[in-house]
Amino acid sequence: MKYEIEQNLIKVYCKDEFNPEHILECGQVFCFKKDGEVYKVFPGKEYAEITENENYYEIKTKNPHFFVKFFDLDSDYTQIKYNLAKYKILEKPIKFGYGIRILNQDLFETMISFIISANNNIKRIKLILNNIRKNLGEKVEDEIYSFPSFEKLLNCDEQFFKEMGAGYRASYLYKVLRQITPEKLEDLKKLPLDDLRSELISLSGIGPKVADCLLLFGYHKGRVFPVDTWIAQMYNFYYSPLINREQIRKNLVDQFGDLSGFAQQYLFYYQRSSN
DNA sequence: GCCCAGGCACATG
DNA sequence: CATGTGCATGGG
Repeated sequence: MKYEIEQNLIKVYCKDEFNPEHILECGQVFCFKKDGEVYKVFPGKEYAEITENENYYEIKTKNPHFFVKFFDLDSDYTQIKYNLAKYKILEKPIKFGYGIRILNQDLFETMISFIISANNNIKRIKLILNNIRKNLGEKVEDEIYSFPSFEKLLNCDEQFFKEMGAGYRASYLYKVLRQITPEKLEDLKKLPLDDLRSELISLSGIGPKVADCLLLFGYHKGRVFPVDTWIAQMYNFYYSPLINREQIRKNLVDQFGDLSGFAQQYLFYYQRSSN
């Protein structure tokens, strides 16, 4: 995709391949907020502001190279959408979410975030994560705090996560911090997909759905299809209804193959927005 | 008050 | 292996 890096700036020229609203609001990420016409994004300890100009979007940041990778700017989503165009069911979802890109997010932050996401809604997920940031993170900008380090989170007891609003997920968080480290999560990259997936599912608070989100949004694996309540709802409307989410997942991965993750994200965003 | 949200752990058949 | 149940919390 066409983009230019200047001093503290990335200019993104393909508005049909990069739309900050679609990218950020499609449910893959929680570390952002909209401030007027500006999207503020704060993964880890990084920070960027995105604004729209006539012919390009402008990503203002001290660390352009981080955000090139984060926003997956070197991938060709025109090609991906072309390859997905043969699926009739994706016609409207792709038209609707045309500017979606799958982010490259930090494994540890993504893991914690999606453990909190279980049986929860996006607004409250963001609230809980922001509570944790405010309490343990460092100030990045006005009202914006970094995601805390593994060590800081490891020092918290279960009660702390309850006070942050995590509810019954507090014990999952407490336990998973004692089962894995950020380094170990990186190390798992060398495993084949199926082994990696089972390793993740063996962790506290991580089941099939959360594992697939981490595989897609963190490990950037295309051959996964996270099935949540929205996807199940969609599936049971357009296909012959199934109760078992594992069966739904298998059928959808069989259909969309290595592009499953992309198809999933267009479908999820479209389904959630039209309800 | 009930139902639901990017489900999971655990018990039971 | 498959199915059922309890679970914190805030919003509609």
